[in-house]
Amino acid sequence: MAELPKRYDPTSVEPKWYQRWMENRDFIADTKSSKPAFSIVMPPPNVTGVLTLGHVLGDTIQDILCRRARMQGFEVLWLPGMDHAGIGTQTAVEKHLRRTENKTRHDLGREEFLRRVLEWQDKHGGIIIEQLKRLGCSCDWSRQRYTLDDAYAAAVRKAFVDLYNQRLIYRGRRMVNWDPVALSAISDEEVVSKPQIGKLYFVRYEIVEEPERFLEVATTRPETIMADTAMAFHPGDKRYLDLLGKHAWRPLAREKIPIVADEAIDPEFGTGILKVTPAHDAVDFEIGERHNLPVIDVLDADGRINCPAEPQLDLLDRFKAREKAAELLQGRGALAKTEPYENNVGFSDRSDVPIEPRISEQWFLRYPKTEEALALVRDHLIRFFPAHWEKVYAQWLENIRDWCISRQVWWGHRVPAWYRKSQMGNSKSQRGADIYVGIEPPSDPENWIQDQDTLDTWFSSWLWAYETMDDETRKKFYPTSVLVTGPDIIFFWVARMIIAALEFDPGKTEKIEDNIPFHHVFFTSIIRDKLGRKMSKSLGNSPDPLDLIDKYGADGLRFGLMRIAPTGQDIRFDEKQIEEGRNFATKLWNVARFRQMHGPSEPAPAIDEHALSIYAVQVLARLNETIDQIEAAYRDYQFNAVAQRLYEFVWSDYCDWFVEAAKTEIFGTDESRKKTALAVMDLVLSATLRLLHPFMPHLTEELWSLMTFGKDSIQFATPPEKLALDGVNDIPGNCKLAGAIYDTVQAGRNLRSESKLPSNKKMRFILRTNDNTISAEIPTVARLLTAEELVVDRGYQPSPGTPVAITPLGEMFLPVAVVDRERERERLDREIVKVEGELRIVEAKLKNSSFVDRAPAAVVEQHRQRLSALTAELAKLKQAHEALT
RNA sequence: GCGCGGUUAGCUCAGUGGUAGAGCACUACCUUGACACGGUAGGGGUCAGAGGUUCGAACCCUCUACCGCGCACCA
Repeated sequence: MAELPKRYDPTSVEPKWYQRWMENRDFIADTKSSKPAFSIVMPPPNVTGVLTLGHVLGDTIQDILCRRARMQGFEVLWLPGMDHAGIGTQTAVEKHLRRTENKTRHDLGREEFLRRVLEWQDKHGGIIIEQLKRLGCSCDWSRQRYTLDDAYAAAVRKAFVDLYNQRLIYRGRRMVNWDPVALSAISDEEVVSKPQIGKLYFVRYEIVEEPERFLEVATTRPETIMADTAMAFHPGDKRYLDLLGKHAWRPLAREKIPIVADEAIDPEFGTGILKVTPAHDAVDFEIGERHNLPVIDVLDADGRINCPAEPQLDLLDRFKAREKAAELLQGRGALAKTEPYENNVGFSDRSDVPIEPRISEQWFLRYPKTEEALALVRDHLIRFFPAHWEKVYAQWLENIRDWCISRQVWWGHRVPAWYRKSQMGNSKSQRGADIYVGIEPPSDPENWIQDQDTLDTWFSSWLWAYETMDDETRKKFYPTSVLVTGPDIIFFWVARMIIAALEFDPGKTEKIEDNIPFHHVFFTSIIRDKLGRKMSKSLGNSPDPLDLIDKYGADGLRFGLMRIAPTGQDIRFDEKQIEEGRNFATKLWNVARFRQMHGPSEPAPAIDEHALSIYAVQVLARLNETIDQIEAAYRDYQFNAVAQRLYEFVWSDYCDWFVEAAKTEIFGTDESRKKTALAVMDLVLSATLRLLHPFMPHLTEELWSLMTFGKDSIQFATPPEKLALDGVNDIPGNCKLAGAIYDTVQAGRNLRSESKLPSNKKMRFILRTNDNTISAEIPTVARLLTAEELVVDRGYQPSPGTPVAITPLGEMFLPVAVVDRERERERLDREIVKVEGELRIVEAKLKNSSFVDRAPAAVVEQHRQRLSALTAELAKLKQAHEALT
């Protein structure tokens, strides 16, 4: 048998296995299968996106869940796909167009522009799919979907038409969040507020009826003064009561405007006077409606001033206009003062510019089934992990507002509404003969013009949980088992998917539990950099996962990331942690390599339980515990705990202790003992590989194959079960002895190290003990100590100054090191102080009658045992100390 | 303003009432028949602060401080 190389080489192994899995169609879900179903729909990445660490995290988690389910005997569907990402993709193409041809989309026209987007998509699209394959994702690629697939697009239109017919979707002229860069309306959820340092301008408005009397108004937006159509104060504000019904002179685009009283004004803020600008502020718009104020719009769609009445401001950008307006006011004596001011400004999530409240004609959805959606999560028909997101979800639903679903972009699902040509421009009449809303275009298209707008991308992705499945697939795999996604899209996507499922009833029966989109939602962490900042392209702090895969292997990346991904908290990413993942892969590789050097493995190792060494019993007991702990961690989606436990088990329990101890037998002459030791190695290795497979699919598959643990792929091997170990009498006794030996070994090693002796020098140790049960273990203890010899001598009398350690098995001496009495005395002093300290604490506790009476008996007993052990240890230490003087 | 997280070793983080833990980093020794991407040993913590509950608190309760996030307000 060829010896394995010293290091695992993921670059050749990983692609090899992925290709084989694909050839074997291992990831393809069978709707005819009699196995129970397990399904996940992948949150679709943007079609032209590339893999980020966020994807690596989410998709690794999904892969882990799917691979584990496959091993557990489920028929697994992991359904992948991509999102057309309306505004996002369009913006990218527009940017490219401006850079390369210095053109806007309007220069090209809708048809040509869309052709360019498709070109762009052909060139840059789907890269992420190949990258997911490098990560090892076990998706059913035969079912890959795209939000612009014909069938999917038809489903989106159908959803629109259904909701329209129920009058849940309506068209209206309303105040929306306007993105002046994307030139589109956006939803409330796409607005993020950021604190901005600006100025508060105090502007004087002269009272028309009382010349020389002025009203002072505090505003952050002097550039919208031309759109003021009233002044307002709180009806209870006595300072201004006498002005009610009078008028003020608007200082820019000079005009008389009425003074009104409205409850919406906070008398505490500024001067207690508000300038009412219905066209450019949501609150002002409402005030305007209450007082029948005219609406004057002085801003163009791109954020420039449109006000010929003030030529110096006309056509200026809104921010330049702000300064200019202040100048003009100053010149007209209308600016009382300015103060520095910090306030929150709504920014477009997409363009990162301040949004403009703007009145425009848009399509809106009045959310259906919000009560039901709330109840579903509250009553745990859908469970969130971590559960605290339930509150965030509830808060949103309780304050839900209509969703602006139309976008003034070209790339996306076009609104399936047509207007009769003769009626164009008459937007007041929404229903009836002049508008047609349907899944297919009207039968006489020449007489109609389709709505220019497209739908919010999320209006298509909210159907993702089931419109990605054909009927047969849906019958077997819907509702999905779990959704894995980031908490940042809990409103955008998770909540809306729940609402869509409730509204459209995609399930096989009417029952609500057959219609929910998923049973569980696991919210992943958000990955930040070492300094706690969000990963972003502009900061350049986002490592390319492909580079990490090249450097550390996909398995190293996966394992390293999973081990540090806590539930419910952000992750601080550090490449060191990925390096640890890679190192762990090497460790596992090498222990397998060691095993392989001693002959072929047993696929199904038969062990004679009566012949097991205490070390074997101990490691098998630890394996049992590990299986339990992992099971519990999976139940709560604690992937980091699973990874950490496996790491400790492999590295510490198995490699550092069991394998090292078993070398006595492996290198020994007793063939039967050797065979047993190797069989235990195989047993544990085989179990470990299966436990690790979901995290490190390639490496475990490679080792599974090299070690010939199974004829078939490890993917479908059953998970290891706990061993009963019925043939072992006194399992705890075995474990205890093994533990005592390990403690003794550590004490002996410490003695050597404290005595400043090189760690590789073969030493002679002497153990003074009355215990006869360990005589068989002497060679192993000696090996673990790197001792030349370990002598058991019950009557040993050390020469003064011989270093001694008190161990669970007796006193360990290191005679060679009799060098310096003074130093040994100091060392013993330190030990004595330590033991005395602990002894005092335990003693005090046991003297406390409250403790003895009220603490559980087992705890008290534990303390008693500890007390006697400490007392004995202290006596021996003192004895050794006296011998020195 | 309302709500949700967090504060434990230099760093990243585990730790649901019974002697404070891991990895990295650090120090010392070691290429000893799997592994230097390794082995062995070691140093390093008033568990943010204050009060309370309890025989006993990192852990449960209350308050405070600081950090992060969401929602609302934002003239």
